[in-house]
Amino acid sequence: MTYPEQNNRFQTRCGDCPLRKLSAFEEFSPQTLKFMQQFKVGELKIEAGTQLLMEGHSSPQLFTLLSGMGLRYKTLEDGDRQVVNFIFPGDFIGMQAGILGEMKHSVEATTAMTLCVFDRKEIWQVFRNEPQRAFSLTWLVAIEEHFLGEALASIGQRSAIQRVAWALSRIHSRLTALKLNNGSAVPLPYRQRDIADAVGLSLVHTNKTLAELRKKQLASWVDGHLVVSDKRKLAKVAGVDLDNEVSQRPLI
Amino acid sequence: MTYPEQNNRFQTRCGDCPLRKLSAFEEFSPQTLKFMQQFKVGELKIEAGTQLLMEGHSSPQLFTLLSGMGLRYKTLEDGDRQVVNFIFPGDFIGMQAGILGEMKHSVEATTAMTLCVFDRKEIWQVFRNEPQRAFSLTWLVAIEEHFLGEALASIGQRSAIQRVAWALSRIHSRLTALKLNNGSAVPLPYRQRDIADAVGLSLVHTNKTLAELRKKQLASWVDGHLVVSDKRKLAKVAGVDLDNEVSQRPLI
DNA sequence: CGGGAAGTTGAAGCCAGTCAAGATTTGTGG
DNA sequence: CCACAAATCTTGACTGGCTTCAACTTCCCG
Repeated sequence: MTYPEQNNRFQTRCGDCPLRKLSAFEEFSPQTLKFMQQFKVGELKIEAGTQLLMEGHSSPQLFTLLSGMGLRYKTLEDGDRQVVNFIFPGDFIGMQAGILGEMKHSVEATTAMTLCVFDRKEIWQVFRNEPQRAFSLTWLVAIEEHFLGEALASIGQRSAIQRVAWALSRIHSRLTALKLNNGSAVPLPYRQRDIADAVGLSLVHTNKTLAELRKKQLASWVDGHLVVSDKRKLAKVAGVDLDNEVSQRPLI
Repeated sequence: MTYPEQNNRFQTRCGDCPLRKLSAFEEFSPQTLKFMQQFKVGELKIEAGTQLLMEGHSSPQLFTLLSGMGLRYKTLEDGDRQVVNFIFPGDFIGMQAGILGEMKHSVEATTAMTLCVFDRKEIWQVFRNEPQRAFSLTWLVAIEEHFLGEALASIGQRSAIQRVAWALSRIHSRLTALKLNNGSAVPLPYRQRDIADAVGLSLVHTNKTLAELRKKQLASWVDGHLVVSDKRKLAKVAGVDLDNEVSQRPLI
């Protein structure tokens, strides 16, 4: 697989990375910044709908999403799909390929994306020479594990309205932390099928559940925008503890 | 929390660890062995039913399970429980406390357990001085993330019989890899409620589903022993790919 | 031998799945 | 810029897999 758009290397210097300024991310030390700058091998732009990584395949490259949104998902034998997580700016993509040797899920761009590109082979050098960064990588995997555990609890134990509320609450929190919100509204470019495949409900029932959340004024997702006027009320239905959320994560 | 049984330190030297001999685990280099021996601070025996780690709490200690079986689970606000994974010999316990600062799930001993004890504060030294081991730690977190993704896909998309078949198939594989099997039978000291809480089904329906698996001669779990005479047949129902399983994992 | 925990079984009800059709939006080529 | 096609969203009706309730059995362990 080749990416023609990848030629213009070093478009953004890490020092100028707009994500760094967000309070959602930990600060970089000057050394870390320098290291990241040389760890970065290029930048990549892809269009909406593009498959970035594929389940079962390795990838010579790892990515950090600079802008755009996407999906991680697993495809089952019979064609069913489980959306494992949503991907937002600042997310590190491809760790499984970097650590385990192959991806255990696919990654698809829902909107157009700009990505920072790294060389997978350098992962080992990170562990050898940059223990701080290696720890951050592990931290990210651990947080993802935590998230999946929470997802499992939600899907496994809760009702339809609780599950959908959970997904919307989580999404709204993350996008707000990234300052992508406009007041209580955040852009949400996914389709209902994506949410349905994430929470393990049928498309039809997801639609009806979204309508119910709208009617109860808990969350309104219309025209690609999600509005949550009272996030505590939504969080309560969702079974989410807003006071126990991770406030800062490392940026790779 | 104090563990009276912990006094007799260094009961087992890592060099004599029976788990090391299993082909399910990667081999230790002599340096690694030496490092592990000094990383280990003691040994712990606990009885069945003991809670080892608690959700939301930190832990000054990390563990490797030497013998016995247990459960990782999350408790929801209303008392419902999601079993996140089963714990078998060789599993490393407490990583989340080590990396994230607190546990995101509880850990309970289903049978009596013997555990290897490590000092959580030393985790950072592992990253600094033993990049190889640090990589192994990350690998373990990544595998756990992979497992939870698969669990999510199973719970989210499959029917009752497929979910239970999935759980039993996974358990049977792991216990067989640990050579705990006696022919096609493995010990399985859990209660039906544990499996029910793991696959997101009611206790009653789990019971009926187990009966159906027995009747179809796919898996028979009676008297604390699980017998799977044709693991390929079970794996097919479960949607598990036996050819794509992880064959070796690092032992910490 | 008595009491509690775990397993088993049947019956009834409901939450969510499936089917189907129509409305709305998006995309595309003339 | 319009017309048609395809994708997405919406709604109603019906169905069924799983939950809940309840009673009984079996297995332990003191």
